[in-house]
Amino acid sequence: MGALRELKKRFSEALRGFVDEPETYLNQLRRSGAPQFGDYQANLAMPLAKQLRKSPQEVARTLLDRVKLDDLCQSVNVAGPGFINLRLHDRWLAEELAHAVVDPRLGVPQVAEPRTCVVDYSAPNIAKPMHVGHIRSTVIGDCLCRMLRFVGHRVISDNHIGDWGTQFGMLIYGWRHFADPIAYQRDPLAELGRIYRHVNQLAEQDPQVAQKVLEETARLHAGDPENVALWREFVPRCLAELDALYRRLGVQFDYTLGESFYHDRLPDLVDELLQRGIARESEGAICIFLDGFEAPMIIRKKDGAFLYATTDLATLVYRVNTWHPDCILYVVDHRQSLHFRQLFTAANLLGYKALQLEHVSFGTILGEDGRPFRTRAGDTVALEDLLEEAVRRAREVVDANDDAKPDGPELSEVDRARVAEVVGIGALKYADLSQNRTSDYVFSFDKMLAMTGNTGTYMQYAYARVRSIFAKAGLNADSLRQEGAAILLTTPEERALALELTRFDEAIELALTDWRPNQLTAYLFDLANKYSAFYENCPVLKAESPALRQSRLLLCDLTARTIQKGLELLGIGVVEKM
RNA sequence: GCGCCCGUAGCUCAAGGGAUAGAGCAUCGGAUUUCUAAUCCGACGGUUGCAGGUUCGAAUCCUGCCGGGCGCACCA
Repeated sequence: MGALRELKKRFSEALRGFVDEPETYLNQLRRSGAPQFGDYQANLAMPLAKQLRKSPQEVARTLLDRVKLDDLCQSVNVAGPGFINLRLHDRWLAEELAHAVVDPRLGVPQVAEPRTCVVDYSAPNIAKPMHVGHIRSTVIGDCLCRMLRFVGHRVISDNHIGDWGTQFGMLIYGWRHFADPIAYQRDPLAELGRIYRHVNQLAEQDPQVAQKVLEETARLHAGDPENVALWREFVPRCLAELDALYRRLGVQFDYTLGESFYHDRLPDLVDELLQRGIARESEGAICIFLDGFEAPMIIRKKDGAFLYATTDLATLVYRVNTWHPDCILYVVDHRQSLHFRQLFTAANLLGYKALQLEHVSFGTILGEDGRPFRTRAGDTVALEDLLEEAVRRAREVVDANDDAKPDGPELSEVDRARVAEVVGIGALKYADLSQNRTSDYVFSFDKMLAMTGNTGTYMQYAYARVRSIFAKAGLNADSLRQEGAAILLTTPEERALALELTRFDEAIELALTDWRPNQLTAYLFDLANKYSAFYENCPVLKAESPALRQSRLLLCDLTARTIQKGLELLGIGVVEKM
């Protein structure tokens, strides 16, 4: 069940009838700041001292009289201004791990009350190739879905693609003026991409072209048969390319309901908002005026066209009516925070007060120069090129490593390519997920694929190294688990590893409280480091006794499974050999 | 002008109001005939932008400055 969970339960019982609102103090239970203090610490005596008008030490001692810890903790003491330091029983740790050994969930419980969460992420404009700017939303959103599902929530992932905006006006305008039919036949997407870039550039320089593009867009929205036919021709091409990319990234969506899906609903929505008095006309536009905001949210332009905000409102209404979610997460970059604050305030006006709406925002990916990451020519970096480069560099790493093996190379050409794919894509994802979501970060291939430090490559290596023990000894992990051998914690390194293994649950919970995947990567890195110390100091196959060998093999197996599951929750694969 | 975010070791970044602010890289010094050295151990490195305040306790919360990023009525 996890020590922290158990401690919270015990302290919660002890606090009941002792203080008001005991639950508010439970987050004062946490992992120890420094190992010499113990495994966990309770910091609640200090804040409680105020409420009870007693000294923190006195409160701590009274509390310890009320809480039952003897079966769980080996030592308990009060230190400093009133910290309660707790050290777990080795026996308790060993029992905890014995459960995890036979548990496919590795001891991570399911939530008692599953919620329904809609996760809105990735959401590219499909008329142009996906670029580096899409990676964060895609990877973070996917990871949040995986974690939420794993702990037992009902998750609906929805890719709100941009398939109805000005970008299609550009394609249609460009198609009429600059299309190269032969090139289109040979490679539709390359040609569409060329057209898009060309028109985009023209429109920036020439207002008349920009105007024409808007007119084509308006005709499409008005249902002009030719424009609609072109749109129907282009969209499947664009989606096919997207799908290929998502497949490679290992990202799947339950729904892909783009802007076009909501188009028909917009007029009625605006009418309804007008009727309910939520929206009103101002300077020819239909607006929702929101308390605390200078500018209103415009939902219909004076020319009659609808906007991003209109579609987002319609999307929100649809999601509520269709899936009845408890919460909707929008994994979108931080520049749109104003838009989402407006959207959420408007949702409140619509009456969705119990619905939890979260803008899971994230920072910009920067180049080494501190400016948004671009190619040398100044263009945005295409996501596909980024993946290619990551895999190419991973291949170099894999080749060098395999060539350097003491007994000669072990991997075939096919193996090497497969490993490079998993390692390269994994490194890219890990590099993103290990950053604090809210800050900008500097992108670097070299750091990303580094063999040391908190990187995906290191984690995958750590996994492969554990698995190689089983391969070397010709052991089957499944049958090992069935044998039910005892876990023995005979050295500090074994104990430190064991403690870390029981914390998987905590790491996931922490990552989900503020939607921060880097809490999970930090945990996995800690785990890998604890394993390394164990690996250095504790012979496994040549352990002093058969019982110790069995125990250490179980620790290895749990480590491998935890890394594998942790990486899986990050959307990253593993390989048995690298 | 207004609003949001950010400022932590030479560099890239962590750190749920809690004890002595931690990692990796870089630099320097050690460990090995590998259960995969893509490793491990150690050293060096900090006035957490500045100044006040709240608190038993502040990198974290509040106020004001300085510096940077991003938004702000008809793009998405």
